[in-house]
Amino acid sequence: MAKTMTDAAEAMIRESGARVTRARVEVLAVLLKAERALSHHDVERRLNRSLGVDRVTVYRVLDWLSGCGLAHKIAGEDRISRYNAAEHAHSRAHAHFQCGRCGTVVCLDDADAPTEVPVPTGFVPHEVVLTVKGLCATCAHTRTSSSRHPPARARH
Amino acid sequence: MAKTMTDAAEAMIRESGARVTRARVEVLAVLLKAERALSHHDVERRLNRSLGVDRVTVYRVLDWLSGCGLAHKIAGEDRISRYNAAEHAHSRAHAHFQCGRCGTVVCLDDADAPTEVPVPTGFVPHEVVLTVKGLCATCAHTRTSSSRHPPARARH
DNA sequence: AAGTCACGTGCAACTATGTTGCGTTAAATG
DNA sequence: CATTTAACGCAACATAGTTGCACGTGACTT
Ligand SMILES: [Mn+2]
Ligand SMILES: [Mn+2]
Ligand SMILES: [Zn+2]
Ligand SMILES: [Zn+2]
Repeated sequence: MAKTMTDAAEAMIRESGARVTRARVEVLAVLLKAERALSHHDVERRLNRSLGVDRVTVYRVLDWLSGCGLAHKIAGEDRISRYNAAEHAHSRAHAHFQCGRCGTVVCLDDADAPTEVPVPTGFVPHEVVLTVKGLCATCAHTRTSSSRHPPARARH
Repeated sequence: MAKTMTDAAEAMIRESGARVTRARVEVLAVLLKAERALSHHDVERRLNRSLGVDRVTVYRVLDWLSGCGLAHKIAGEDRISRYNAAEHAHSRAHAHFQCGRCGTVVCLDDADAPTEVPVPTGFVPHEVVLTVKGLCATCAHTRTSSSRHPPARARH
């Protein structure tokens, strides 16, 4: 499975026409393996540390991936950007769930945002995103079971 | 007008039952006068400098205002939080426009987001926000008139 | 009006995410 | 293999927001 994702990543990057580097391949592979949007920090932790990829490089790769459409950048409530691999080419109007406690972001592939929304005169709309805020399964569960815990930021 | 907004702010805060302080009144008055969502920086610039309100206090007041529902916090693409006074009690499902160039955020009071969106099992939705990304009137205009300008971050 | 006290404030130091400049490395091409 | 140039590593920086603590003040009691 790991090998497959790495191969898939390499193919996608090669397809894009740009240089195929280890950092790009590995970061994209990490995103492809993930089941939710990953922050820079998440990516660093999941990267094979033996590769020794610099944190700035990870930032630049994530930026490049979202710039060329291979990934999808989502600005979180918590001032952290998270990235999804854009396997299923995201429609111009799709939906995300954001957990207000731990920051977890997942794509809601089922739901779709309205494509046409009235904007003030002169404004030029480009993309519509539907954001559902609430608690992820983990946070909702720990909230209800362990009665009263401080609202500290979770780390799962 | 300025006096009226200050009075309105004071009344709203008094209504909330919490302490009525100069910082809270002035910050809320600034938000009430604004026609768009304001960042911490925006608020500081618009505060009468003779009041000498500390920047940390402004952060805390903005946090308190959004916490008690007198204002509405919006996380921007640019990692900056912006705040709207919640005059017209925001519905649980409303829409915002965010300019991808200068970061300007305005409430789209006309549009409404779908109230019911399917989420994964265990997830608990709380609020739905429809975000339209694009260019505000100013940015769209300067982009089309002065043909090719660098994509630097605007400051209006 | 004076006294009390918890809540709000000012200040300084700090954290965290992300960015920039620059010299070096290594993909691509032939 | 040699050349070219985009990508990388490193260090320093930028900026939004947070925290700890001493002090001041709004609201409430007397
Ligand atoms: Mn998405
Ligand atoms: Mn709003
Ligand atoms: Zn969560
Ligand atoms: Zn703009």
